[in-house]
Parts: sequence; structure tokens; C-alpha cells
Amino acid sequence: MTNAPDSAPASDFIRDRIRADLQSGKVQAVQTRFPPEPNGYLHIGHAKAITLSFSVAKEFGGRCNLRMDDTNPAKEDQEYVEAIKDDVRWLGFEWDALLYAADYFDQIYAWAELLVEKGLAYVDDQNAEQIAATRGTVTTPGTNSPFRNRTPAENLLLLRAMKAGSYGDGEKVLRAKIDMAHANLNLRDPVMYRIRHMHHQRTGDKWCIYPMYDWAHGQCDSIEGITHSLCTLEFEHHRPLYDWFCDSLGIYKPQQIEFARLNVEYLLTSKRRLLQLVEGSHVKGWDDPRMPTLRGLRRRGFPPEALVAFCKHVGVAKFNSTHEYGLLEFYVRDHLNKHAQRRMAVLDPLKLVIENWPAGHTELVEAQNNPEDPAAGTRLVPFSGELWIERDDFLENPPKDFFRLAPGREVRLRSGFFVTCTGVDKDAAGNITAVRCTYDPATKGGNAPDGRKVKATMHWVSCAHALDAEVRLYDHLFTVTDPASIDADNFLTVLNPNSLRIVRGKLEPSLKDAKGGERFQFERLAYFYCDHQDSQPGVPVFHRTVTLKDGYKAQKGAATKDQPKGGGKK
RNA sequence: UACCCCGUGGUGUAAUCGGUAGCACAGCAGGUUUUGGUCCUGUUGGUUCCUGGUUCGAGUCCAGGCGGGGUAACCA
Repeated sequence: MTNAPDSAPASDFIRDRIRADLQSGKVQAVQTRFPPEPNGYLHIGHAKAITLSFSVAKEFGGRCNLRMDDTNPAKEDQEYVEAIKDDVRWLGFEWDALLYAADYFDQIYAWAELLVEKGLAYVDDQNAEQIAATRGTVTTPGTNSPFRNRTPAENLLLLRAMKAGSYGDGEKVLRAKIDMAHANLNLRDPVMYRIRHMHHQRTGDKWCIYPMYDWAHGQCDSIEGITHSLCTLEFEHHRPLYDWFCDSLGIYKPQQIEFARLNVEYLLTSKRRLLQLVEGSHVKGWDDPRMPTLRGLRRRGFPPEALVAFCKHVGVAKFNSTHEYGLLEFYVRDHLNKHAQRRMAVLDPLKLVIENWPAGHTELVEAQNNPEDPAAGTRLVPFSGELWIERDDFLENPPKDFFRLAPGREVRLRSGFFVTCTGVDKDAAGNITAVRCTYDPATKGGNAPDGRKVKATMHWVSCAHALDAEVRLYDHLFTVTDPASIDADNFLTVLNPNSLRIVRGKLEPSLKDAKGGERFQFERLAYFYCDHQDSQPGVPVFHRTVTLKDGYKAQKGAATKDQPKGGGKK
């Protein structure tokens, strides 16, 4: 699946259990599933769940289904079904079967009648408020519904009438008859069916009663023969109910195992909050490159392989943890370093004039496409007497640890020539308008025949040949590492006003042919993604995926870490 | 103030049947380098939440604390 380091699955409590189940013979073949509700887009948290369920199945020679948990037509939409399928495939996983909870509605209903007949479920006439009010609290028991003792025969009639559409929305519900005083609130006669006269994207108008999550999920798992039903920690309290339904029905009971959901610094995975960002236009949609959605990460340029490697690395445990954002970046850089071709681009241009360059002359220099992958070949880049260099690659009065261009200093222009700074031009206000230098014709390609060394190599783009292009520089959407901890009222105050900065860059001409979906490293700056939405033929738009590590800045402290000011450097 | 779950270096995560803490990232130092990237080498960090107990031996088992998270939708 991935070539990233330590992609081998670590031993964890879930795999340990599966191994034991296989060994004891309790389980013959592993069957897992990823059960999203098609009511929104998948995000990085889902990537962990997807990676887990699909990987586990694969590792143990089992199967993994993609099942749409479409039990609530009020919130779901076919558009999301397609998006989910697309995102799962993008991550690199292929399901053994594509299934829908709605396809089991007949079976689930039949089981409901069975429970009614067994006296384990009843129709309640109370409304939602009354049911909530009589549920009790975590410290006080609930009270029985006045309709709790209806006979099985009466309940059966009522349930059938519910199904037949004899009642309006909310008029009646079917409830499991368990224990209104149970310490686990989920077992205080949970609602199984509610009435919703609604069109379902899959079953049309066949049903007007729809099963609740608890009264569908375990049943679906059972029907599919799921051996290990993996889900996140918040469903832990639901497991007793999951078990109760299967046991009461006398059907095959899969084992639900819960693990901690993924948390990453600066990222939010709450659907509600994400929706707030989109609806408030704080981002440009669900696929905004600052969003932690899979679609957003895709547009940001994150390779799916990097995401999967990250998800495998973080492991699975029950401890509620938060991963450093830097770990995610590590996997992105690790993959991109090996696969992204190099190009040169100047994002904060400063003119460099080569005084001894033959007027009007252009020379082509050969540049490596990827030093990490010789097979990527080389390309020709035009070099001339006026070049763009990065503004912060020149300093008139450099500190001792600054290796780049400065008056009197010689540096290498990558794949080009050695140049020596002879002076600067300034405007009336004293701002530097251009840097002047001379070049050494003998150093073409970047090496001096006499063996002399330079301490710095800089990127450049020929002014006459430069491609002007829009480059979008992204940074964290939030200024705090844990935006989820900020309450709803102040949530927007921690939005990073500099999370998106758009600049016009001077790019080497070959980038004119960049296609949407391609990834590059703009040397010495960062990795960039050619946007598949906004790029036009010949007019590419680039998104900064992640910066390169910067050893120089690191030495100077992290003061500018979250507030990039230079062209593309942090 | 009920019930459930969890607690290992800065962040995560490992440690066969209880045998004396490993790995990754980050950090630091050095080397290599036509990217201050990559790569290579070395290295700093842990009384395994606390207190007792069982044991020849406890991160692993037991008890009691402390701390964190979760749960009261006709959502999933």
C-alpha cells in the first residue's frame, strides 16, 4: 500500500484480538466494514477508520465492505454517496462489496415484529419531549412510559399501522423494552423506529418508518457476517445495546471494538463546525485546501499514500490523543521528496542583473527533474542576463550565518552559473530595486573548473521567459493547536487571518504545461499542487502543500513559524 | 454527582506466559550535498500518574487514590 517508513502494521489491541480469534477458531475469516453515513464529506478522521478496517481485512486475508449507513433520509443525499466512494478509492482502497443499510430494511422490520412478539418492544405514543423528560438523567433513573405494558398483540397492530402510514411524523415510536432505570442511558428503552414520511434516496417512498442507528447498525453487521465491527470510542456505551439486540433476536452477534478517533493539531473534524466554516464562507467550500476533508487535502496536494502511511503510523489505541501536525507533514514530505519533480519558481521576486552577460543572449541549462530519482530525467531551462531571485536570498548587510547573496559574495545559481554580487540599485526611498552581479562563463552547469566552492545555491527564473502564475500559500486555518476546545461563540476568533495568501509568482517556463493534479517541488521553497479545479490549459494555479524544512530559519528560532512572510519560505 | 473507558520521554505508539523500557516524529550535534531539502552518523529526554500489595522479579496482576475523556438526539 505504501512505501513510507514503518508501514508494517504495529501490533495493537485490535489486531491482537483478531489474531486470537483466528487462532481459537472463533472466527474463520475476517470480515470488516466501513459504514459512513452519506450526510457529509469524509475527513482525515475517516481516513484513519478506513485505513484500519480495510488494512486489517487485507492483512488477515479477509474482506471489507463499504456500507452506506443510510437510515435517516432527512439528512442524507446521493451526492454524498458518490463523494464517499470517490474518496475511498482516492485513498487507494477497494471494497469487496458496496452495500446499503436501506437494503436491509425488510429484514430489520421483520426482526422488529419478532421483538414485539417476544414482548421486548412496544409502541409508545409519547412525543419526543416526553420521552426525553422521562429518560431521567445520568444520576437519576427514568420512569416507565404509560404505554409500556401494551400487549404484544396490540403492539404488533400498532407497529403495522405505523409502517402502513396510519400516523403522522412523531406520533408514535417503537421502543425496545429494556430498563428505564439502567445506569447506561442507552438501555432506557431506546427508540427503534421513528415515523418520517419522507422520500429515501434508495427506497423511494416504500417506507415511512426508519430505524435508528442502534436498531440498524448491529443488524446490518450481523447480516453481513461482520466479525469485527470497528468503531470509535463514543460508541462504547452503545455496545451493550448492540449486544442486547443481537442476543434478543438470537442472531449472529459480531463483536464491536472501539478505538480512539484521530485528532491532529490545528485540525477540526466536527461535521457541525466544518459546516459552519463552509456556510459562513470562512473557507471556499468543502474542498477548500485548508479543510481537513479528504477533498480538501486532495486539493491541497496531499498524496493519498502519505495519508495512509500517516494513518498506519498513528496506530490504534483507546487513549484519546492528539498528534502533532508535524508528523502529518513528515509523511507528506517523505512521499513528495521521492515522487515530486523539481522546478524553479520565485515567489517574492527581486531582479538580478548580470552585467557581463552578452546582451540579448539566452542559454539553455540542463536541470535534474528529481535528484532522488534519476529516472525522472532532466529538462532545459532558459538562462539570460536578467533573472528573478528570491528577495530574501539577498541581504546587503548579512549576518555571519547567512550564506546567500550579499555584496562581494559568490553563489551558485542552481544548474546555471556562479555569480558574484557587484552592487545594488536603489530607488529614491532607499529600497533595493535590483541586485547587480557578474557571472563566470566557465561555471556553466554549476561547477567551477578550478574547484572553488560556494556556500549557497539559489533558485532563479529568467525574467524574459518567466511564467506569471497564481500561487496560493496556505497556512493553518486556526491560530491554536486545539480549535475544537474553543466554544462556539469564540470559535471564529481563532481563525488564522493569514491562512491563505495569494501571490503572483515568476515560474520557470516549463510549468506552463503543468496539468491539474500534478505535484512539484519548487526548489528550496515547498511542494506545490497544480489545482485541478482552477487551472486552465497554459494557465496553471498552484497550491502550496507543505513547505520544505528550513534549517536556516530553524536556527534563528521559530518566531515566524505560523506567520510566513517571505515568498514561499516560512 | 451515576456509569463506562483511558493514563508509558515534547508528541504518538510498542514491550512474547509478569523477566527490568523499544520505535517513529520532534529536538540537539556532526558528516555528505549543485535544494540551509534529502541522506548518513551520533545524541539529549521516561522515578512507565500516585500509594500500597502479590512475587525472586510488576509498565504488565490486585486494591485504593489522583488525573483525563465519554454518555442523558424520534442524529450517526
